[in-house]
Amino acid sequence: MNIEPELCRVEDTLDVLVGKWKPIILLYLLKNGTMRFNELKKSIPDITQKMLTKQLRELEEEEIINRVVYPQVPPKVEYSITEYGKELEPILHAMHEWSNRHIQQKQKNQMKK
Amino acid sequence: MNIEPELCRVEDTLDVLVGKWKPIILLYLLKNGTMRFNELKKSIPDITQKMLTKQLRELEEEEIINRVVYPQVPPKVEYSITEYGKELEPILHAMHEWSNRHIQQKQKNQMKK
DNA sequence: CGGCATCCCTTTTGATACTG
DNA sequence: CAGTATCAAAAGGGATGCCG
Repeated sequence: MNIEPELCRVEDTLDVLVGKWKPIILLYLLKNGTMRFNELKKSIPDITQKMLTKQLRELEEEEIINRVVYPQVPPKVEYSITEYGKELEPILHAMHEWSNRHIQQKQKNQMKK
Repeated sequence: MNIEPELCRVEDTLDVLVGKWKPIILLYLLKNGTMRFNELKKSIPDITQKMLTKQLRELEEEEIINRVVYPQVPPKVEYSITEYGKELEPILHAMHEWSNRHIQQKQKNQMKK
């Protein structure tokens, strides 16, 4: 079965996943369940605070993740994946596997040259 | 089973798929088989010539599509998906379906408000 | 601790004109 | 027909400082 290109929603999913850091954020949350802001920050050393905040807000907006603020000092904010966001997991998996094949394929073709 | 976030290759697949026009180009080629440059251009009215050229070059570089030039006047260039690129189809499908659920989910949540 | 605001630079994309 | 080339606009992303 084909997707009619005119009716394609692939781009909408890409919009959700794209943002340079979103997949890795989601993978961490899928793996660890609930994580605090700084846990994520430490897990992804190269991300800036600004970017982490921004990506989390966008994921929250799309209802892929939950954001829970504990009104205390010092502040505590926990992030977790929504039930609905978990449905992205097979897609992330498929992309991961495809990419592993992709790497091998490219290496083969390198050797031909 | 989890993907270890540190070893994640999802981003590499996204690199291949992302480019604002790549999914729709791939869907057209999956649907129609072989297409000429101008066929693609007409099918995707909003894309500029420059962008179409660029995206096609990038897909070719990743060996997702074939580019065949017929040395004649006027020129004729045909594009098609490689066997290997076809393996992306299930992923495109899964994203399409997820996105349809995504839309419905958001509409539900709109009504609550 | 978990942000937001500001400034600045780089990359991406678009419009337009030209060519083998 | 299938592109390049050039210029301009917009988006993306990093560094730093301040705040409740």
